[in-house]
Amino acid sequence: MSDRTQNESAPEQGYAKSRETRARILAAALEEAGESGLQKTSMSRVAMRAGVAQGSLNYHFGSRAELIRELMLQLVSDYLPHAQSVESAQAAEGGDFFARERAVLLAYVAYVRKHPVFVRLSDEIRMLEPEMARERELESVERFVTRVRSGIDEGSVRPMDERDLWLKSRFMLGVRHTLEEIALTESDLHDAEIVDAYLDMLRSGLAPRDFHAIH
Amino acid sequence: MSDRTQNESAPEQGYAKSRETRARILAAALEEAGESGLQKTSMSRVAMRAGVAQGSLNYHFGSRAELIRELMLQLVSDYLPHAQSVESAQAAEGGDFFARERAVLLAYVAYVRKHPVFVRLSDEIRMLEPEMARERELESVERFVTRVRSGIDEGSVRPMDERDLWLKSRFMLGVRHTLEEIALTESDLHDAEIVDAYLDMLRSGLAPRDFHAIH
Amino acid sequence: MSDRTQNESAPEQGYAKSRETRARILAAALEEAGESGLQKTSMSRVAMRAGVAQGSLNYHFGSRAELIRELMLQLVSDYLPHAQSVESAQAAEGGDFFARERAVLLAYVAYVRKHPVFVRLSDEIRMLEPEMARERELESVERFVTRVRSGIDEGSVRPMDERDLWLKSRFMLGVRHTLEEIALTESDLHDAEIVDAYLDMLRSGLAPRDFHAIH
Amino acid sequence: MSDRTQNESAPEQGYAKSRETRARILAAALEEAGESGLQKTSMSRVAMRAGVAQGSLNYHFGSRAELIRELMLQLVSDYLPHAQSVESAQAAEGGDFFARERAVLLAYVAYVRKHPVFVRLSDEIRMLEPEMARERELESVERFVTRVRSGIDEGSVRPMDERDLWLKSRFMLGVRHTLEEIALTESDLHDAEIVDAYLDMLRSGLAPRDFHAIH
DNA sequence: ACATACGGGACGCCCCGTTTAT
DNA sequence: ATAAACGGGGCGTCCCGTATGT
Repeated sequence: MSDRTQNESAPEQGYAKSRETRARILAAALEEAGESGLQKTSMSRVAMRAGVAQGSLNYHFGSRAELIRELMLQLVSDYLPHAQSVESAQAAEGGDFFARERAVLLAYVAYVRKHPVFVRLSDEIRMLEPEMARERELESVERFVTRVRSGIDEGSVRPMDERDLWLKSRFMLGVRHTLEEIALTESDLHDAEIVDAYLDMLRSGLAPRDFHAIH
Repeated sequence: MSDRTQNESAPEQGYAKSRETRARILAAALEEAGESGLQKTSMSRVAMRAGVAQGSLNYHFGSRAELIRELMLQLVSDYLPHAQSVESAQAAEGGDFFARERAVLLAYVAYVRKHPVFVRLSDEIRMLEPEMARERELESVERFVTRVRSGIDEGSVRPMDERDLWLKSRFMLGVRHTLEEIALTESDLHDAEIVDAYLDMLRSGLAPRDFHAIH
Repeated sequence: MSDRTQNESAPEQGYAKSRETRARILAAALEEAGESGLQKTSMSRVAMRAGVAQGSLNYHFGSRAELIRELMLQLVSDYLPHAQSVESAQAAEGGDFFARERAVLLAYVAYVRKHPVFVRLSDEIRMLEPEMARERELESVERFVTRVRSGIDEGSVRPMDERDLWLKSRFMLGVRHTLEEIALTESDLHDAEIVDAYLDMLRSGLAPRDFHAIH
Repeated sequence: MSDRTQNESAPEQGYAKSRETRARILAAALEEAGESGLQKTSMSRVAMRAGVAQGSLNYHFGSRAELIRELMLQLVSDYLPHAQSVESAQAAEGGDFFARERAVLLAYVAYVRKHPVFVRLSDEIRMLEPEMARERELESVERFVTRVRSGIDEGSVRPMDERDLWLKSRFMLGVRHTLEEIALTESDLHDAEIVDAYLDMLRSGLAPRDFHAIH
């Protein structure tokens, strides 16, 4: 019943109509979730919005849980490629670690402000499917680690041991969440303002210059 | 019916039995919410757990929405005094800004690890009642601003303009959320380890020492 | 518990406050019933409107059924004296049977148009308490019989046997209901117009004049 | 979902099973309403009596209000064809206006005595859906007008102006209600007795014969 | 294969009328 | 006379099988 979900190894086969219906349902589910949240997304409303019969949802996805899960997967995979492409693209360009990070964050903030729904649903996924979120999170931390390590190698970031590297990367990932909130609640602040305040703190910390000499 | 909330310094007012029942209901609701989340907390299960009739919930709170709201209010006001007392207590002690901050954060991490439910429900509140969460958030930022300003005054924090001060405080508040996540997911890391990694970054940033000389 | 209802043999005794509260409740119930109908009149809304506690209703009336019953009794006894006084007053005046009836009906229509709630609740009582309604109905028919008989005696009404007398009186009573409906739905017709159309029919029937000659 | 009502002349359209279930539900609702009245008809009892799940009622009718409405529509359209057929059938036969009217009323009284539930629910409809009842009422008055006009044309009814015609027809319709009540409460009277008492009054009025000569 | 119509239960919340204790 | 608590019932919604086309 549940393994009726399309096998991705044969994407060209099958009935075109079926794939289209599936897509229509997912699209409707996304809209519904954007308005009412994932938890309150109801099968009947999705069916109505998609213009199909209720049963079709179960036919295609087996159960509500599966549909929601599918929707979440689509959400993260819609976002991830975008994020990664930005990261790698900007990472390739010149500048030191902080300059590259700046580019990434500016792109991120712009994306968030353009797609606020993503943030909302992202938060919900973190609550509903912690393991799934955790998995993505670890991947993200790894990418941070890689980038910081590049910074260390080229001399724009201070060396540190592995555990410190991981933890600091973890914190840097966490800042993204804060960035989302600031971007969405403080509409009167410019993207660059926000990002630069963070980057300044990230680069030099809060202590006075001479502090380091003393220590 | 709504302002039945009783100040515990005036125990003689109102009917004692009522206050007790009310409290029992809220306690039961808290347990339920801790297990299933606020959204899935159902009136009937709360009533059963509290050992009262369904109608009593409506008698005391009028509707589910009111009950949940009351529960959330209690949640934030249960936590806040705790947090504030820690902050002020530690702030009174010696050391520079970062030492004081360290004490606060260690207490915070300890609290979080002891009451993981709080984190979970806190997250849910942020989704269900963004305005309420936002309000508390702004208060918290203000407390950060105050503390950072003290640091500046005493010379342990670099001077900065007002906007920068606010934004950096906002980021520092955001780190709390990250701290929660790390504390709850990375059970093999010690509190001090986590806090110190963050504080090191907060104090000196990631750039090499000589970076500042150059700049 | 239910025999707390005031004993009508001692109307002067008792606590003034109690009687006043009782009256306030009944008044509130009347308003509620006028808006939502007797069936949908709820104890809590009546209590709110009366400004007393829910329990007071049961304290005073024993049960909802009793309260409603009391309300209905008040309704009919509020109306009846009015109606009877009109009837007897007009009956005393001059004119033939039809002239007297005209006066009664005009007063009736005026009353109905002034107190539409009475009609509404009257109808409901007929459904809820058929026996009670039936009782009043029989009394009314008897009054009609008496009046028609007067008409016969004075020569303004054709003689008829007893059964016919009763039946025709019964029909004349029924017309009252129709009068109510016409008065309330046809707001563009004048009272006299309506009443006279009926009286003409009542006096002379629909058949042509010469019809009687032939028969 | 709403226009699922099927014309029985096209039995092949739609799902046969659905129509049957729908009918079963309506039948059960009718029985329930006959016993407890429309207002007190509860979805769960109807479901039980119909032998279907509660949810099915909502599936077929959307809400209780819709179900009740549908039931009322069925009630009036169950009765109307019957009444009209009688009217037209009798109208075709010989006799003057009063003879024809007599046939109609006798049929009506017989129907009422056979289906007392109809009267009860009819009354309730008048209270619950006054506009709907009013609509039917106006139609009925028009049919009366037509019949009286025929009587005038053929000379068995006295001529009258339009307004008078309408008002008297309205009163004649109202008498039906009185007929219902008499038929149902006075079980010891024969149909013909009741109808003839009314018809005598309708034909010749109550005034003495010579009254007309004088006027 | 795909899609729908239909039906089944299970809760969910709210409200109601009542009773007990104060 | 009230506040407090009770328990039941009302309706609506939801998610899901199964039967029924097409």
